[in-house]
Amino acid sequence: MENVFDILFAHIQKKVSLTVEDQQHIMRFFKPKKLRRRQYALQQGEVCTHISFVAQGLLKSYMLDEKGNEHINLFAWEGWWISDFESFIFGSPAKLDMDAVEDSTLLLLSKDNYDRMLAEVPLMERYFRILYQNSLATKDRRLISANSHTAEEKYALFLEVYPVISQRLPQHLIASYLGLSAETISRIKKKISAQRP
Amino acid sequence: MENVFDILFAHIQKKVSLTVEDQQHIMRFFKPKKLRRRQYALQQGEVCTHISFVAQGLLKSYMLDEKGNEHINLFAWEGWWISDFESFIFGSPAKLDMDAVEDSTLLLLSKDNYDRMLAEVPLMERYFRILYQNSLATKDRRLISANSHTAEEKYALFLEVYPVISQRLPQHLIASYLGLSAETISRIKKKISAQRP
DNA sequence: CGATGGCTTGATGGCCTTCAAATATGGTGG
DNA sequence: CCACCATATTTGAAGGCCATCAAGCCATCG
Repeated sequence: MENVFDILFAHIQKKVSLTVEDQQHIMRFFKPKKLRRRQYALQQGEVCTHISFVAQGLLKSYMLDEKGNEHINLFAWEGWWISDFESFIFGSPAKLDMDAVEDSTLLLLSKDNYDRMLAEVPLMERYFRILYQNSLATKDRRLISANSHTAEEKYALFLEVYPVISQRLPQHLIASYLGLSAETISRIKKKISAQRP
Repeated sequence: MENVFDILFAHIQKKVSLTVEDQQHIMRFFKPKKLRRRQYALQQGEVCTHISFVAQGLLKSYMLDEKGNEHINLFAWEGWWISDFESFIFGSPAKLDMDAVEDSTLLLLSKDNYDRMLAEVPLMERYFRILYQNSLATKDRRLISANSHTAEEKYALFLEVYPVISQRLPQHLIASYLGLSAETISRIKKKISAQRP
């Protein structure tokens, strides 16, 4: 089995160059954790005490509305981070639930360790600045898509942007992510496959 | 007239504590610019060469679809930053347009100066990390709202979250921001005012 | 196997868009 | 400062997209 930290550093090195000393320093702030499929990583109402790097597997974060419908906020797979930011930063009760779509391995970073790491390793401050900066650009695009595209356009765009991950997700989760009903995705698929026999 | 930099530093100080030396250092990276109402700050296809701090006034960034409809991505008023991130970071052609809703005063920060400032003033790296982090939490909420709320809920939420700014915006811009037609907002307003005579 | 969860298909209806036209508002130039 | 004209808002009518409800099928897995 590959060392989970190899996966972490491989992703960090894409944005900043860490020395071996930095890496050894940083490792101490993380705590590995395994999650089985369907297991919660966070439940609404709890405080989100850490952000999680996904070394392996796939998780989702979502909001339950008053009718019990799931509205997916984010999928996180290898190389992505996941948390309820608002709760993590401000210590407020989480509005989101998070759970594992597949068996997963996480690296947990507590708020204390996050703050300490950023203070002690300036390159990590930079890493997160760049990470967040890029995430903002992504979310901008998603927001515009949510507000301006039809169901069919949204689904096609999702498949185009996330061709690999879409294969690991059941359709009803993609539907929830796009703000559509599972039935609508089913009908769109049928329509598309009819167009190209 | 108040110094535009006073406004900038007042906002930065909410997140990090700058020394007077830092402030004098930082000032040199910015260039003030005034925009009249309706004037473009950026046009689609150009490269977004700088991010802008809004010292005074109000701007919007938006995307034009193939039918010429405006889909507003962001409003930026005193204390906010505005740019086409993707274009700014990667030097790609901007997908967004930006223009002034009111006469405005900006502080421009070019890509070179941005990079240099972040390298030379670690506290600014921290400032932007925190700024982006908070923006992500905001966008998360907006995305969930876009995908799960009715038109009426979205409008009510907007008024609740941005009571002051909503007064400075024509309704059709709020509609565009929420992914709704101007007519829908008009009808919602009528309905609400009928409920409380 | 039985049961559970996911996918499909049909029928119905509601929310919101679109189109159109009338009215109100407000910025701008004379 | 006023008159004008472009722009914003309102209102009505028609229709389409997509959700909801319901039922049946299919695959997986304990």
